Amino acid sequence: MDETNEVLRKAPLFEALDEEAAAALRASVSEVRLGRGQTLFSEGDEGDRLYVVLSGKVKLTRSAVDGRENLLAVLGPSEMFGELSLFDPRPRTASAVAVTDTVLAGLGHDDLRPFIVSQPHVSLQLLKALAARLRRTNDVMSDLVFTDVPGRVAKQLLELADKFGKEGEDGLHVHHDLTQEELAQLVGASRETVNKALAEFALRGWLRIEAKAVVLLDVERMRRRAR
Amino acid sequence: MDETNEVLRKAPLFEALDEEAAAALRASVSEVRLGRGQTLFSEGDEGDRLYVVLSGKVKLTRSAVDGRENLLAVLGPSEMFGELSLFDPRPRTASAVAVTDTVLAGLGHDDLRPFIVSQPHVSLQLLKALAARLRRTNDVMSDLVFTDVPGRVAKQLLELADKFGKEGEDGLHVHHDLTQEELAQLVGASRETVNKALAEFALRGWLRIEAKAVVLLDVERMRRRAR
DNA sequence: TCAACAGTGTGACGTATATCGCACCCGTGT
DNA sequence: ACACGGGTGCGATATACGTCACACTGTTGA
Repeated sequence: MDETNEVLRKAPLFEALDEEAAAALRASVSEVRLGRGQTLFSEGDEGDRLYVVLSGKVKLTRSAVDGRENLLAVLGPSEMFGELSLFDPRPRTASAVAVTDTVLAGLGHDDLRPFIVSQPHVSLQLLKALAARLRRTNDVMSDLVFTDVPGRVAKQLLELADKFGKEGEDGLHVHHDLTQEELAQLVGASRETVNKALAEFALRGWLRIEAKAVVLLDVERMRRRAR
Repeated sequence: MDETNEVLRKAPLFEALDEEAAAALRASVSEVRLGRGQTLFSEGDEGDRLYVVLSGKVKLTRSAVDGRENLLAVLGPSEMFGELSLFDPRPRTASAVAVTDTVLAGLGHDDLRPFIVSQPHVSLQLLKALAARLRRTNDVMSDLVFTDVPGRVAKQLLELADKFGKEGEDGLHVHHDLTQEELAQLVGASRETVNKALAEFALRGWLRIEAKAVVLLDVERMRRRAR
């Protein structure tokens, strides 16, 4: 379907391919549908596929021995995940779970490898994508050390706004589809503390809280609070 | 010099090259010497070179607005750094400072690019290296969220032991060359808390503290404390 | 229509860790 | 030989945040 192609085209992997190669690769794509809460793969699984989100949202999580969890990322349309095991073949180090009903494009590593070897652009594009992600995770690490919980919440909301935000009459609507529990796991804090931070922001008129969403009313002040 | 070649050969970048290509690349290497505390480059600099440590140790640091610092890594012989700007050309996001007197091999990006494009092995090797590092930083992030300071110290000492440890009569000598302040920045904690954690470990007979080094006496217990 | 339950809001309390303060130690240079 | 500065050891205090407890809300489904 056209919609699918449109979304795929924007994925970093496909951007680097010429039209012919992209068509060839699309032929080996298999579609996966997940309902909210369904898990695609789990930590420790063997993995030989990577995925591109076509619609919906997926969270990548790691869990500690005692069951506590930690979100590495929430991924939306055109974003790619599960590719680490392609370059460095080891069991998955995170689980992938659908946050909303989701459609994914799955690609076997064996289908992909020829394109990587034959088209130098592709490797360069992938290297660039990984380098950017490495920078990003380093940022997150610094934040965990230097920034307090309200600051991390503010920063995270601004990032979610970049990804999922829609400008509306009354502010910037960020329909992140996350429970406060999940948001807390994403910033590395407890559900309660995150709730209090949100309440504080709302009290100051910087945002409005909605079900699995927030409406940012004063982005500038949120930015200042985040650093 | 032979010594230099020996160390370079082990670097992930050179491992993937055949003998001829490696020799060609070595020709464009420039050597850099740094004294303890000297900085090679700083956050925000434009960077178009990557480096391989030939001897000594280098720390990669990021600093917050208020001057507090955060160590991303301590790198020893054969380790590579500064390559992110090669794939994703942006200003440096960390500073590089010599922890001891250090000799580096510097390589201009322009010298490197042809090898990457022409030899598919090289890109794959680099992708693998980046993927591994991404996994590692994800681990560190989880630790920051789930593990207390003593646990992070234990884990970090074990990692330093893997890199720099030498088995001796009386235990595993880890000459890390870091002040406790730097060790603290590496695990994301204050100097004092790290000091107390070390003192506690020493009291229990798990390790002995020496100047810019520790001697691990009970690796097994340290491991258990780390998780 | 009412249970049942997942998600949210908020206070009371405990604790790990940062911060502050100061004493000590040891190598370096004058 | 001495002072000096960087590094270390360690107690006292402050605080951000986790944990616990419970009440409230809205949605689902029998």
